[in-house]
Amino acid sequence: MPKKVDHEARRREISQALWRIASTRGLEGASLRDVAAEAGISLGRLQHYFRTKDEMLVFALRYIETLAQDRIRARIEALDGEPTPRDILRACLTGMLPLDEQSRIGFLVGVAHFHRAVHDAALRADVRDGIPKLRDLFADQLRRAMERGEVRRDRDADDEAMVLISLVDGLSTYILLDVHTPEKAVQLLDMRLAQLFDGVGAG
Amino acid sequence: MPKKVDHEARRREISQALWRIASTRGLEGASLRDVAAEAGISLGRLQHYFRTKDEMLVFALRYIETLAQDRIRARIEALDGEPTPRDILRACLTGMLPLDEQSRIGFLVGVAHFHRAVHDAALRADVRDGIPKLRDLFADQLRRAMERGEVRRDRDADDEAMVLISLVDGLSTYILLDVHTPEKAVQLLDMRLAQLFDGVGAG
DNA sequence: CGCTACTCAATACAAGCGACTTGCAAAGAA
DNA sequence: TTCTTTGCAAGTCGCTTGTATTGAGTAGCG
Repeated sequence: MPKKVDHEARRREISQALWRIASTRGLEGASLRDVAAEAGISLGRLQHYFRTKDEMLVFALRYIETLAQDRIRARIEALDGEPTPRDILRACLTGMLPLDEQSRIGFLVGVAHFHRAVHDAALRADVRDGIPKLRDLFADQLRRAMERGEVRRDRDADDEAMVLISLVDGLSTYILLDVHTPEKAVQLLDMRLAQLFDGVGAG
Repeated sequence: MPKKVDHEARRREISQALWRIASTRGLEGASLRDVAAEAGISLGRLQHYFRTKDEMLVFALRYIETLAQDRIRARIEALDGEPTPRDILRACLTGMLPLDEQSRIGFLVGVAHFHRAVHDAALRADVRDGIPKLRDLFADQLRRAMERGEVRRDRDADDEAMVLISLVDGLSTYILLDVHTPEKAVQLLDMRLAQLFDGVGAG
């Protein structure tokens, strides 16, 4: 048998090179040669692990999605004691914001993916499945909070969850455009959460 | 003197061809030759009116921004009688959503612009000026509403305005990804407005 | 060793890109 | 008319792109 190489690990290394380029020059402007150079390998070797460019892009997207999910999951588990629904929601939502370099790149890759998905029904299907799942997760937390009397019971959990997701999306966009700082975005998110989580009061 | 041609009008025609391509295949994938073909003119003629591709893209963006502003202004003026702050806000915000083909394309062109602006400080400056201006406009309406007792006075007008803008941005994104319908987005926006505009109640 | 499977570099290639040059037609000005 | 300026088409340039191909190098097994 020949020398054994961890294909998956190689693909991850290449993906990381791709992200590094995407975070500075943009994802669209990343050619196979650029990525290979950034990864410090030859074009041929890159093509050995990704037969087409599309294959590389899709892999990189899935990989960064996985990392993002892990990051958020870690944030939740890092909450000490018995986290309240509000704690969990806040951890998830702030975890979705581009606060550090990795999540910044993650969001940019997501935007690039969005750009392709708008004109590609197959790619769009992924998003159509993913977002409602996320919304349901948030809605569950909101319903838990309602039972605990932390959120008014006449709220529509699904709708409020979707509003939160949309809000985070917009806040993220304006972080990347330097319209406001990451800290400001978190503050605005907290304001919204405070409005939601005040039982019978105003929101 | 040679025959007279309205340069501005020609540029607008070409811009419209660009949008038509952008709405189907995406803006990034629109080459000069594609745009020329879509506009029914030769490549040479297109280059006569736009010396570089960048010049064309910038013009097309500014043009569609102008149209969007006109559209929103018309919406406001179409409100009969003396429009309340809430009417005005709702007209602006729904005017920003990609509800018809034109505003859909407008949002897509905006996203493409965003994609370039993330990696270009000069382009980003435009956004950094534009959004706060919009936020101030909305904040003024919110303050008016506070004086009229329609919005709680302990709200932060600037922050609430920024949240509204971010929300619309996120809602727009998910319209284009078919996560929800335009109607659903409007409903979610109305829900948020109702929470804001209920005087001393909840929201 | 010899063999086979795997790794991967180098190069080639066709297609497409934006930018540029040339040339000519048309329309007032002289 | 002749001159000059503008409008525009056609062609071409150098370059980059994604992909395909070729062939050499290498590691482990029989």
